[in-house]
Amino acid sequence: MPEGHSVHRIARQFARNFVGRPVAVSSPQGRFADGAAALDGREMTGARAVGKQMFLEFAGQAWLRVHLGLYGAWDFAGEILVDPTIASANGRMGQTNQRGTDAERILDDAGENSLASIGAPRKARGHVRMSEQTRGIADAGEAEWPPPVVGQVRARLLTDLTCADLRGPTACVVATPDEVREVTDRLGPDPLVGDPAENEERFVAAVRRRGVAIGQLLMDQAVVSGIGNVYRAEMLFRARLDPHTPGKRIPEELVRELWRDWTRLLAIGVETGQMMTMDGLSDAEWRAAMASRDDRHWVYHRAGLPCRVCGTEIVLEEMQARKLYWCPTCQR
DNA sequence: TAATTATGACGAC
DNA sequence: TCGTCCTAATTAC
Repeated sequence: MPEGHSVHRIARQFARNFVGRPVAVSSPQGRFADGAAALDGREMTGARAVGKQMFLEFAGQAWLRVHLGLYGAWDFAGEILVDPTIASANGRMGQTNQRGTDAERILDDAGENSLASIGAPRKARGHVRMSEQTRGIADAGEAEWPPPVVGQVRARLLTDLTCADLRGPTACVVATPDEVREVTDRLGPDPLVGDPAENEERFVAAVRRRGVAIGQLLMDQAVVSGIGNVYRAEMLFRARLDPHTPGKRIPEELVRELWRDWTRLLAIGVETGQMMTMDGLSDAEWRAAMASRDDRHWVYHRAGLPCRVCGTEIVLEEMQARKLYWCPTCQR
């Protein structure tokens, strides 16, 4: 499950590979048959993300709204032109990829939030072939086209060159412009959408108005868009903040710091495709963190293990029916 | 082979 | 606070 960074990456892949082209839309599984028929053959004219929601715009004032939920994912196949802003999946921020060809990298990445499969952790399906604009051809053989449907594919979007399969979404619906506005109006600020200063003020006001625990507020998509269970736990640790602290009791400057931290983490997530939340790592530590989910976080998924800072056992508790991990010594 | 798990959100009570 | 929905990988047996 994809938190906000994945959804932005997906939107950029659509912008790069689908926008400006007519798209064949189908629902191999059948559960999106009506919507697919309504969009089939239209040109895609825009692609954008707000928090965990993605909106694909089609000619004729029609939108496709997709929310991946807990285990949705997009699989891309065929030719994939890589958006340069999300291309450094194995490199440090701002650095270029050091090992292998781009094509190899894409295949190596398959199974994580790679360029070929974005969303829930799963192996990429189909054959991924990079375009000539990149350096390699991963699959020189004659892959079947369009790719065979495997599993439960709710929606398939197909251009002459690129295929995108959607499975397991919590929402996949055709929407009018008004309906798109209704959805976005209910969403809290996203650091990658709109005016930065205005966004920060909205977040600060929303948090400091409420007596609800900050651990709940960060997961509330009306307060801030795109944060999920992993980023929540990690951000609270990075701020050394007790998850139970009521929003209105947090000093304003600390709330602002939370917002700036989300801005920072989201940028890293969009660029690398991974929820890297640990700072100040050596090159060796960074490589280990990128390679293993277990080495990537301060507290998430570390119940019972010693805190990386103080050694106290990381606590696991349920908050709003979600698992919350935190260090009772560092976060107070 | 079955149970468990997951980065989410909604609606009923 | 619960139950519910969506799918597939991983883990347990």
